[in-house]
Amino acid sequence: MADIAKMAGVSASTVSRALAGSHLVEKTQRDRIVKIARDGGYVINSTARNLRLQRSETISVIIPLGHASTQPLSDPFFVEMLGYLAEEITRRGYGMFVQKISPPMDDWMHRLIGSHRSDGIIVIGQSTEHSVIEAAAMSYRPLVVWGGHDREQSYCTVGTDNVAGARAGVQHLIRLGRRRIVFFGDPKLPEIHLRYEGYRRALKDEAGVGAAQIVPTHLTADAAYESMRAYISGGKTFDAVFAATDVIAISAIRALTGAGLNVPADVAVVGFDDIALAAHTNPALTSVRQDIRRGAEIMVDLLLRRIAGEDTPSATMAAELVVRESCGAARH
Amino acid sequence: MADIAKMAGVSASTVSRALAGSHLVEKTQRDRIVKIARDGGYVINSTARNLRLQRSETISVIIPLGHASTQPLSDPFFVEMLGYLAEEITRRGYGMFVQKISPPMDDWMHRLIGSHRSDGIIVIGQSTEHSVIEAAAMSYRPLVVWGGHDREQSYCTVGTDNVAGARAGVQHLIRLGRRRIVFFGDPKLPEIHLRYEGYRRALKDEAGVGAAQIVPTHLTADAAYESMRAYISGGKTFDAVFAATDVIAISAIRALTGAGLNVPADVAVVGFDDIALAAHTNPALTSVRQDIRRGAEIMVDLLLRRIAGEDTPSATMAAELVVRESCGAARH
DNA sequence: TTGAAAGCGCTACCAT
DNA sequence: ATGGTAGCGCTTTCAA
Repeated sequence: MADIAKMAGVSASTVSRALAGSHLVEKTQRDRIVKIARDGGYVINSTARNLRLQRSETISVIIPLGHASTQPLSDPFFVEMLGYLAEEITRRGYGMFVQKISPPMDDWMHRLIGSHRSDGIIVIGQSTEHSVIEAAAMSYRPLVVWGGHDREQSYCTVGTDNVAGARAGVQHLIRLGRRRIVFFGDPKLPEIHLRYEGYRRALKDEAGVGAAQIVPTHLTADAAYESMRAYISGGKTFDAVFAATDVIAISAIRALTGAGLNVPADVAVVGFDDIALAAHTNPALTSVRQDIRRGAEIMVDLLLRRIAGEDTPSATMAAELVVRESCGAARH
Repeated sequence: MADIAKMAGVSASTVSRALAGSHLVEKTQRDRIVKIARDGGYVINSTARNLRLQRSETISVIIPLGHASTQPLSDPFFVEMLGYLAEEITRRGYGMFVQKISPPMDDWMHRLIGSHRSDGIIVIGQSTEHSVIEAAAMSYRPLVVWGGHDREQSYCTVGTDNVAGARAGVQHLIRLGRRRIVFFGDPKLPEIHLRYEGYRRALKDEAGVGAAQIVPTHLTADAAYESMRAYISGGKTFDAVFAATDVIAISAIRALTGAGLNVPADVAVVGFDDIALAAHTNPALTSVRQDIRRGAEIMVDLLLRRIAGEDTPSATMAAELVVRESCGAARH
């Protein structure tokens, strides 16, 4: 900047003002300086600028993997979310700083905040970190979390109505004539827990449906595949699966097909998330849709408002059941 | 830091040294200061540190989407790569700064470099930006690009041997008895161009195989699906598809199945990438595997060496054909 | 309308 | 082994 000042025959102060478009600098003068800077290939040093301004124009996106630490960002859901966040954060003029957290390690939030690397934090999924997040939120305002909402928690979440979504999915199976519906998923994670709750309610709503059956399984494709294989070998009778995520659903279908069962004729399957690939599997997957793009937009919007000092409430989006082939047609 | 200095009764210089683990500070003294800092919840301000040190401990990961600007990071390949990069960059103690670039816009590289936000740049896929990258690489060293390699280009690339990989995939189809093999993909992108080249060579190697047929299609699932539908409607006869990416392959299978054709009985399909979902589709997809995790590791390693001043050559990894169900068994 | 000067929080030089 | 001081590149008072 000192160079540009010299070239333009003015002080650094004036260059700074001109580049910032300040009206304190006369228009012709301003344009002249901007042109010199551009021609000289000058780009403002954001580190220095940020130090002076006490901000970073960067948003941290944190992915806690307490539930699957060895598996690197495997879930297409996370990764789709990451893509939409990159999109929206860039659009709003910020940079995105991505970091994966593999607990146990309880000071990650404190270190991240203290480092001043970012102006705000988005956490994708509570994983096993609910209490760490809760503690941080007491004193750190610019924080938005994707995940399940619960009245106990005081931090700002954005997410889908998991209970209603799961309930709608299971109700659909029941209406199609399915009676023994198994839930696949790990209820230790807050969101999955809520989906399980929706599943239970749907079963309770209807008479003549078998009792709730849960198969706890991790969220990775391999783990879900093995869970389903083991379940089939167990010899239990069932005619439908409600999977806590699409990754689980897709793996379950593969295991079912591999065992000689037909989907949906023998076993109907419904997933959750409606990831991009759900429409492209064979049979195409019926799934409870979460609007990830919208979720990303809302999170970024809320976070920027929090950065600006506003105190925003949590947001819950409606879930929508997308019916495809994997749940079959009605039968009686 | 001034606070910590006061609390410890030493100067800021000494605190700085103690926190850096300098042996200029006596061990007991050092430990004492570190403890005070930790107890006081002190975290070093990375912006100030970086300004002083003239570095950022951050790596920029750029995703140019010149070929599909409206589609936000749709390709599972990109997104898997992003995950592995996040993993590896974090492991090496750096932060990852992600930015999506939607050309046309030819100064993105210059602005990114000039802003000093990162110590080095990884570009995932050349997209349509080959010349921009080439130009930047002349003066900016810490730059590594995922993509196709070509003797014309002087920048450092990491990628798979696309020609050999595609060739192996097509040879496999031919050996299984397929004779009319269609290539689906957009050869404008450097990597896809090389895969097409491998396809052509495989056809040339063997007698009695139909001429090369290419259907240019974008890399998105929807575009590929439509391309295949249109191709089927065109009434051409063919018994195999070599898809430039798994996304194209999976969409093609869906379109084929939807048109009443059996995969692999009527049409065999081979993809490229071996994304996580390839093993989980139905039928499971035969694909030319790129070791994305390894690629991410190599890119980060090369980039860090370049940041350290070393001049590293490009790296090409071997491709491996992973045979599953979608290509069928031998027939004569 | 412009410039001089201070200072963001840190590290490293040069003293002692 | 430790402290004082300068300075990284910028923005913003304050004074003119």
